[in-house]
Amino acid sequence: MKLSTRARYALRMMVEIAKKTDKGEKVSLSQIAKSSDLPRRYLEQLAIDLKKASLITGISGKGGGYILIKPPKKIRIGQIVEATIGPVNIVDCILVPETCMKVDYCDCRLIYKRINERITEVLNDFSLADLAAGNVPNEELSPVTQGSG
Amino acid sequence: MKLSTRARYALRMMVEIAKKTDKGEKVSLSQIAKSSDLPRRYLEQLAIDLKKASLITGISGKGGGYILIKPPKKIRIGQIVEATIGPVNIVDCILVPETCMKVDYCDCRLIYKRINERITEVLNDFSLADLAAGNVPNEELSPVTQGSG
DNA sequence: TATATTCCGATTAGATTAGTAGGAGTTTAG
DNA sequence: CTAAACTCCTACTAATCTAATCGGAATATA
Repeated sequence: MKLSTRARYALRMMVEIAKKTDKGEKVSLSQIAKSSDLPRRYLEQLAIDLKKASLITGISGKGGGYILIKPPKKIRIGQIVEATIGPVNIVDCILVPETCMKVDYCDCRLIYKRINERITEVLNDFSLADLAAGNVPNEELSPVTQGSG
Repeated sequence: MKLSTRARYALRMMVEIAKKTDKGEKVSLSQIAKSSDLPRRYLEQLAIDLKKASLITGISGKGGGYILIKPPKKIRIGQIVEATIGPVNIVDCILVPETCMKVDYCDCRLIYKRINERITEVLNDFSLADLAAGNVPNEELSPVTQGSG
């Protein structure tokens, strides 16, 4: 039940790109790797996935780097996560019911489904803008769908 | 972001034990292994953990098996999960903030925390009785804390 | 033309999870 | 009183998945 480094590094990276893009600048992976102390070659893989998901665009060549492809308000946290580690499914029987036959087509499935929905909710409720601006409330101060804008 | 087989098998197992206990019977791991098509030797490990967590008790010897140690209404799904895979923490920086220093003491942390809370909520909102009786509502029909009784 | 970058696939290393194995101790049934 | 069917416990192995590295082509700049 761990969120992989892929997803975490990607979020972190996206926050940095968002902040730079906001200032009209681009940012290279070397810079991100340095400032966040993460392996650059690993970030490269993630950047490619984020690019494929049309969240960022890369500018090659010396002085190049990445910028956001659309405003951070339009990017859900969930899109970043999905781009790097695929859709949220804590057990296979949620997306692929056939895998249930053996052990999970059972009373338990609804619990799994519910957990999956709750995770997805959080991921959809916040945007990259919220994240970069620290707009994620700490506790239960919001009922549901605190959202971004 | 997968729920391990340990947790899933344990839940399944507990449902079976709950149903038997309800009828005043006990159930052996061989029986569960057969009916659920799961490896018996693996279930043994889980049974020991569930025992340590004071959820079940084992009766040794021929004709032995397991029974619940307390009524299923008093057993939260979360207790079963925690007994087998430990406390819910999708990233280490939630339970051990020191691990944040490198990459996660950041805006992202609150998202992780929130997800963690949502998962924990679901796990605490339902009891083994709910699970065994199929009392877990399928959709958003309940606001929050639908609970058990 | 040297340099800093994105871009892509392949490979390796490490960690975690899943499952097996051996065997001691316990209780029951024949 | 012995064989069988259990629980109980530790250790080990196998398989899978995650994290990270590597080589190198293509691209753009200074």
